[in-house]
Amino acid sequence: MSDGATGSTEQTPAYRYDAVMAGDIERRWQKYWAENGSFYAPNPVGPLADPARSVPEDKLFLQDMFPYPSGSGLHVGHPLSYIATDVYARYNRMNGRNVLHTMGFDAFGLPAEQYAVQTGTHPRSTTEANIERFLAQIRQLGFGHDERRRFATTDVSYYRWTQWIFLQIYNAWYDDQQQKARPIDELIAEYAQGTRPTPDGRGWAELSTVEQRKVIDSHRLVYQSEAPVNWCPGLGTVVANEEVTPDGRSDRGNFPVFRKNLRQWMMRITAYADRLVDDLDRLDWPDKVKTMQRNWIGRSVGANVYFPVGEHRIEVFTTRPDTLFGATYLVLAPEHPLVEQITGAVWPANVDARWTGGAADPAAAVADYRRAVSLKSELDRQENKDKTGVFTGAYATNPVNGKEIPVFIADYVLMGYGTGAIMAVPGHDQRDWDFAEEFGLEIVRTVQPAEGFDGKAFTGAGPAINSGFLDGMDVEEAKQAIVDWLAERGFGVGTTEYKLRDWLFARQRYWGEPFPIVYDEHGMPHPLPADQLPVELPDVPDYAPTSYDPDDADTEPNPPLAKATDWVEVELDLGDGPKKYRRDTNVMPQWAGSCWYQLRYIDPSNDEAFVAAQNEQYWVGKRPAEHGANDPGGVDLYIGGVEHAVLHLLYARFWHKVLFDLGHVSSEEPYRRLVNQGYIQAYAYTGARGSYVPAEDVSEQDGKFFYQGEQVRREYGKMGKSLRNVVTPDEMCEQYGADTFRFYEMAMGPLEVSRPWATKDVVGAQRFLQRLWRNVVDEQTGEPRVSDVDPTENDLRALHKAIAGVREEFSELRFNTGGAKLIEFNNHLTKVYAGADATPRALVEPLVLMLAPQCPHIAEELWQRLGHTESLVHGPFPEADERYLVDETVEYPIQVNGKVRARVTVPSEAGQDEVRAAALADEKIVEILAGEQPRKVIVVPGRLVNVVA
RNA sequence: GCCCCCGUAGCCCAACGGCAGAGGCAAGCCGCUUAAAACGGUUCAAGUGCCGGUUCGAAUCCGGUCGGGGGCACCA
Repeated sequence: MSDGATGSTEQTPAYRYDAVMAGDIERRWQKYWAENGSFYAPNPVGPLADPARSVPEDKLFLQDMFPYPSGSGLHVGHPLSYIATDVYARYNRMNGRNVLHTMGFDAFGLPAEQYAVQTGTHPRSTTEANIERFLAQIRQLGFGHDERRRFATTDVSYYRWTQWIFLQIYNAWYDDQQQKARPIDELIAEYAQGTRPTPDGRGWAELSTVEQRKVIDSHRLVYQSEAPVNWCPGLGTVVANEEVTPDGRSDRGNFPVFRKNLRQWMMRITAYADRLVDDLDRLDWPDKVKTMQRNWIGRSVGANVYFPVGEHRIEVFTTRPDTLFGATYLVLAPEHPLVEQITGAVWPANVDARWTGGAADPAAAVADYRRAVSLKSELDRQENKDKTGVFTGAYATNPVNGKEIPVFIADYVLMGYGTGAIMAVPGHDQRDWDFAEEFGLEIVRTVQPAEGFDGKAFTGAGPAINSGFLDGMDVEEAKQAIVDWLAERGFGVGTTEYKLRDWLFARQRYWGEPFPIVYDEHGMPHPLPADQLPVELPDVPDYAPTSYDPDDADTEPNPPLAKATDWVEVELDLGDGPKKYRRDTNVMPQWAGSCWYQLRYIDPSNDEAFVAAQNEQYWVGKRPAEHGANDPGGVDLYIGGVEHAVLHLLYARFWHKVLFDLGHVSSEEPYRRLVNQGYIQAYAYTGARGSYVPAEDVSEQDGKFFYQGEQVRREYGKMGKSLRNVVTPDEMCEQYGADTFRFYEMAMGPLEVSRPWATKDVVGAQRFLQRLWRNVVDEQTGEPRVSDVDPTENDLRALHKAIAGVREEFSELRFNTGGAKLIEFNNHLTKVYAGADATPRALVEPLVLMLAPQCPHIAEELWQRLGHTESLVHGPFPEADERYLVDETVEYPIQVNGKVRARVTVPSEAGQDEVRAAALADEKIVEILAGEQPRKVIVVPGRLVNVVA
């Protein structure tokens, strides 16, 4: 055994900083911090306020993405971002800011439930055990979390408020005029007063109670609809669009998903589509994430155009109304409701044989085609982009020029987007071009392609041609002109379409938040009043929804809660006396709990409100003075993986905006700044039969890899049990100590970048801490080896350069380069003072303080050994003295034509002319110039001189 | 197919358009040691994936290309 992985032996000094001593120090300081509440961040008001003093104005709220407490425990990749946030938190805390940092658990969800199904263990027991295990793992890493603010989404005291927020959303409607959500009572009042007409024009009072309810319910932000949803028999539940992968499987579990018409709870996120897109501009988020959200919402501006077909009218959506003159046919989605009505009885004379699908008449062709399409899987449709379709036998009239154009059905047009019908402009849309080529349809260009364009469909900009009154206009002009023209004549209207669909909110599972909804004898839903919350999850005999063959689409959801009949049947007084009701047996999706947890961190034990207004304003309120006039507020820094770019972050923004509209929060966005951390990946090795071998036992020789003498193949990817390449933080703490592990993880590279794990490199971090320790403490006696000797000028320069550098790097989250500057300064101390009796205290103390964010335990220990009685959790963090940052002389490299040929040293206050003169006087330069006058001399102050000969 | 990110010593990574190296690992050598480990010192090592452009000057900016990673994908 070696590598510093073992404890002291008889030869090693008694006070060497090794893994055993590190462990001892770490446990001691973790205990100290816990007992002293070192990381408690005071609130302005409420149970977590400090009555003795007011809160500092300067605050920082930072947050890690909600962990799911998995049963398999953490590997070294998981804590990467937790360490980064902790370093940043500690750095800011030492600078005197009030720092809120904690971590709770997103603990509802499938794994605990599936485990329960297999073993009969209650999901709550599994969840609690997993949380304990998770806490044990992260606590040994010494994070400065405010322990008072921890909670799990499964706590009744938490999900009570999740249900409360659900009711706020349920009891609200979106006012398109005001562009905001308003309480449903205000809508009822508008109807009752007659300021808003009822759908069928009758007076409000003429409607029955049930009719009134139906009108109101149709406006709510939470509503039930009978619509095609994603039914996943393998999970026994429906899932949201966002949870379906491109190949038509479930995000969780990878089971087939089928479109099926079911009555389900939806949330009207589409009402917020514009604000969700527009407000991205107000956020300090990675462009990548913003782009993903924009694409997901998929706003496109265009027009609906009406094409007469006999007595019918086909409405198409297009983003290119300017190309209307080039529309040479229409295409309907095969499922389009107008298809039956327009399909002709017989083929027109001389119909193109390619158009008929070989059928005797249009009805047969349509029926055959629809059958063929319904048999295609999502995957088939995606992999096979050959254009197929059939002619309906009908012709539509192009309103702009009166031309009769054929109407097709084809599966490249989707029922779920726009109007389910398109005008095909093959000249300017590649899909239409492909179809037109396949079926021999006319192609008309209406935009002059760019010079030298030799492609097929031209999608670029250019002047309109073949377009009557539009000719000569550019694309934007033409769009505007044609939309006006259509609108004046009633042939169309400008519109905006979105890819975003409403959020399917119900799951037929057990381990989730129950809905605070009951049904009366008419089957009408009633929201519970807030004072009847929480609705607690009942115990059930069986946690599983009725399970099905994953491939059997002809099945129906049957939630586990339906089996809890004592719970489902309930007598309540909802204002008109005690009556019998049935509870809703759905549960909320796992995303519900993570939609608002940032707000609960602020005020976790508040029983009166989900968060107190003053606390919300303090921690996440808008701060235009700091962040600009357009600041939407939100958590100051949110770090997590990019995998949540759409789902979680979109839902959380949606909820937050509803809460803002209803006046419950002052901030408009949950997360002001977002950073995505990279992943720690790992090598895995496969043997001859393709099975994985334990990565830790593989050795390298000449670029080849061997396991037990046999050559193995290396792959790079995730860390995971099945790949047999897991390294855990527990092992690292045991072999090196938490501080070494923390330092190494930060040193590996920039936070945002993924990189491979290399256990063999960890020792570098340990050696650094050992050297540092040795510069402060005598390894033989354990006594501090510092002196009150004044540092030299040279020492002070090194020190203050380090301070300035570390401050800059830490405030930009560059902990890799920040750590390197600490090493650099420590190397300086080692070089100068390792041979001496002691190191000047004036150099050692700032170093210990600067080490504290990354390696807090050893820093506290050294700080105490240096004679301090106060913990350094609250600083101070050293300040650089400008005096020592400027050198007295500067060495300038002298380039001739960009190549370094000589160097001169001049006083740092020398002006450009002096530097220039010194450069030209250098004998090597004189030699090179050989009497010629240089054409140009560039002096970059403080950098270099370039002589252009 | 479209979009985004990344290619720098054997490896992980630094470098406001200005001397390619801050830091760590590995390798070599020296010291300490009976010896080894540990420790300390020291050395070696790439011209920045490739081609072209802009510039006095390019790892950095621009265009193209190759390789790796990620996202979207018949969304009209």
